[in-house]
Amino acid sequence: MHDPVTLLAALAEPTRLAALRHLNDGREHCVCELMALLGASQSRMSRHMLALRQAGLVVDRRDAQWVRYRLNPAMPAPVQRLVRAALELPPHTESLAA
Amino acid sequence: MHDPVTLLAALAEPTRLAALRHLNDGREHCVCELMALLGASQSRMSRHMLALRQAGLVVDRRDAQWVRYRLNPAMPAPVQRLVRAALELPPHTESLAA
DNA sequence: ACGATAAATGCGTCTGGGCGCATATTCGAA
DNA sequence: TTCGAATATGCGCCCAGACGCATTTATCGT
Repeated sequence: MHDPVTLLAALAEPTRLAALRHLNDGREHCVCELMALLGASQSRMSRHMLALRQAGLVVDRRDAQWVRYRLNPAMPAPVQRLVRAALELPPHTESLAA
Repeated sequence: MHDPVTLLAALAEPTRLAALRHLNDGREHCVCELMALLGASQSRMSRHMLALRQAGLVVDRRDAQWVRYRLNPAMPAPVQRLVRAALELPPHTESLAA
């Protein structure tokens, strides 16, 4: 399930994109931490992380009670470029639409 | 309305992404042409092009009965990079998900 | 003015995805 | 083995968005 549309859909959700921004620091983050940072409920955060994992954007690791997520270090180069481009978008690109 | 999520959502739709692939040849295309190429109904194609325009990804131009669409030549650099990255995604990135 | 072609749009329908709530599961510590 | 913390998941609700059909609008050729 890694066609371009699936990938883009995984990115096109505010909470998921925000989570990726945090994970982009290169470190691991547990669900509870992301939950707190983003003001999301537990089940909501858990499901969003599942979506990111299924899209191949993050990997997880059990560590005692916690599940640590980090960016998938093995993303294909084109996907890496997409993620980087998405994370580098300024919060508000000014209006250019006709 | 050009927050990152809006842009990504505009890209995360098969017909719209396919339309952008065609427009990526640098030329103009009317709705009727894209409709035929992509096997989409008229209203469907028209509405997808509206969505792309509202996202600032394309611009349109009246030319007699036709409306010619082309990639927005004035996209901010970060958006350009995103679009390029999206269009360069291979149709099937192989499975890396955990 | 009329008919044909291209495109946009009003409207109703339907489905996917996001949400909360409750419950199950997993694991450490006591 | 029992408790509590962290996470996952079953279930139902709701809504944004994608669709088709029909109609309207814009523009050309005759």
